[in-house]
Amino acid sequence: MDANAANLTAQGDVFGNRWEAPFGRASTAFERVLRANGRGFRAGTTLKLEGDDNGAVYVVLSGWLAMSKSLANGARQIVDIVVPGGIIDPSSAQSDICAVQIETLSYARIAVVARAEWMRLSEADASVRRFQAMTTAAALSRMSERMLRLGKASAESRIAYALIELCLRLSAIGGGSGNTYHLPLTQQRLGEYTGLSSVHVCRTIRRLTRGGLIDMSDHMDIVIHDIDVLACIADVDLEVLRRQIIVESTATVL
Amino acid sequence: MDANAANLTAQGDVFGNRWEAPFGRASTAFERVLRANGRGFRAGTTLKLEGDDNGAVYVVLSGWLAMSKSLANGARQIVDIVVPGGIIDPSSAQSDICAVQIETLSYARIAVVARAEWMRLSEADASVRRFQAMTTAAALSRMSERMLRLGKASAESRIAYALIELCLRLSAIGGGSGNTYHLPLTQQRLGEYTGLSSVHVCRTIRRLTRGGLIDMSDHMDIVIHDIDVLACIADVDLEVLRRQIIVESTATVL
DNA sequence: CCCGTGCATTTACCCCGGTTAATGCGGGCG
DNA sequence: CGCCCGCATTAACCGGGGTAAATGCACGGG
Repeated sequence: MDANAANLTAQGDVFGNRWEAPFGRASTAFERVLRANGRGFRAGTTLKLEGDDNGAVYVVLSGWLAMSKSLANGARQIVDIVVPGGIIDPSSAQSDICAVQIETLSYARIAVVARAEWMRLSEADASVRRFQAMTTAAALSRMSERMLRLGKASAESRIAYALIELCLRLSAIGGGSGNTYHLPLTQQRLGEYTGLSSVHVCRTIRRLTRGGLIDMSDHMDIVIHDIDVLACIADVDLEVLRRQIIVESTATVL
Repeated sequence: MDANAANLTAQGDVFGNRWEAPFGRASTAFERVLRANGRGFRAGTTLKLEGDDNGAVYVVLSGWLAMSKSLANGARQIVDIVVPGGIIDPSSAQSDICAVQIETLSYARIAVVARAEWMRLSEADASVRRFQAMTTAAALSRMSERMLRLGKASAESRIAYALIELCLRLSAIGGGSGNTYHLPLTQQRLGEYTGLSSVHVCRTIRRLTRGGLIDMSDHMDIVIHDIDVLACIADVDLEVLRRQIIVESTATVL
């Protein structure tokens, strides 16, 4: 299966607006299923409501998704952001109910795989199971990391962490270039991701840009100038973080 | 395997200080492994440090564990609390590194299963995989739910949610009785769970007790008097929450 | 060209919850 | 018995970040 490595397509323009998912070209049953079930969704589409019945697993082929939850007063928290190569299994303990709302942050191509078919695939192929296990572990690490910030870190640290996390994840799949990338998020949504109000996101980003740490132009085209200082503010070790949240070499796993 | 249902032992005294894990009596390979690897740990033992190498999977047979992360300044966030019947897989994306610190909150019996052996078990037995999948899904739901509170809810709501979550989880495994149970947590730790300072945990609990919603005596013996109002403050629907975070009938899955 | 709309930005105001520190209180132990 | 230690409780203070609202700015459509 490693033969697929040569087929990897993980391309992005300068600001990384387009990516191909890090999957091979339909040479395995898994890849054939992805290809057969791929569908396009425009930005802002809601795929699944909280509490919705839950019959499918989603594999992101391109584009960005957000998984979020809301309180009765309408306040929203983005629980995780998923980029190409990610798997979303919306099932909760009793899998007939969905714990999160899922929506596209950009145009996205997604393989919508019926649960039964997903089970068949995963029962039949240990490497699919391994891939799913690694993806899940990465998601758990990300969420733990972000819970720590939500509970204990300052606004500056939360924003710095979010910028770094997304930068690492994007460059792992070939999005953006170096420390330059585009986020398909408004400040409002970045606030929902970091547990801040949009106003305070703005204040904080302003402080970071004035300090020369980052640049932000044209609705979230990000340039990180000094990633070491940013990592220090975010309170992360870049290499350790990468090992915890990045699934290396999707192709060699599958 | 359903024959094990009769063997279920999920017992607790009035305040639920002791529980047996909801596993059967060593009649399957899985149960034999649990039994063979069971070890006791006293309260406050650290099983695994953040960044530690990560060679085992833990299955909680009795007692409570906390998974936590810390910032450089020492601030700590408890990312999840695990009760009997729970599985802890400390692996992150690259499984040689551990993303969280794991420690016992009470005396605990834990099956420490080497990763290789765990893989063998799970490869060999689809019902083990199913059990692990459900446990993971439940953990993700819990974490999502708590992230929402960390990001967007008031102190009162966070405490109310924590009390309800733990009440539901405990009664599912037969801990406590009705809405009465014991938490092996200090207010400090409850603060680390909810993202609050211990002082504010105290203030908030005081307000809830003075309002007659709950009672708390003798270091965290909890009685919930009006769970409906509490659920309203926590902004949850009890039945929906239970379906999302509780793995029903461990025995019938295995 | 002129609006309308959606988003970013900034200011003014204020409150929730963190911090610090003093006090109480029970339990274990010399 | 008296001491210490860990924890809960309470009060005083204050600052980070929420809220509301005004302004700017880019874009698209009539």
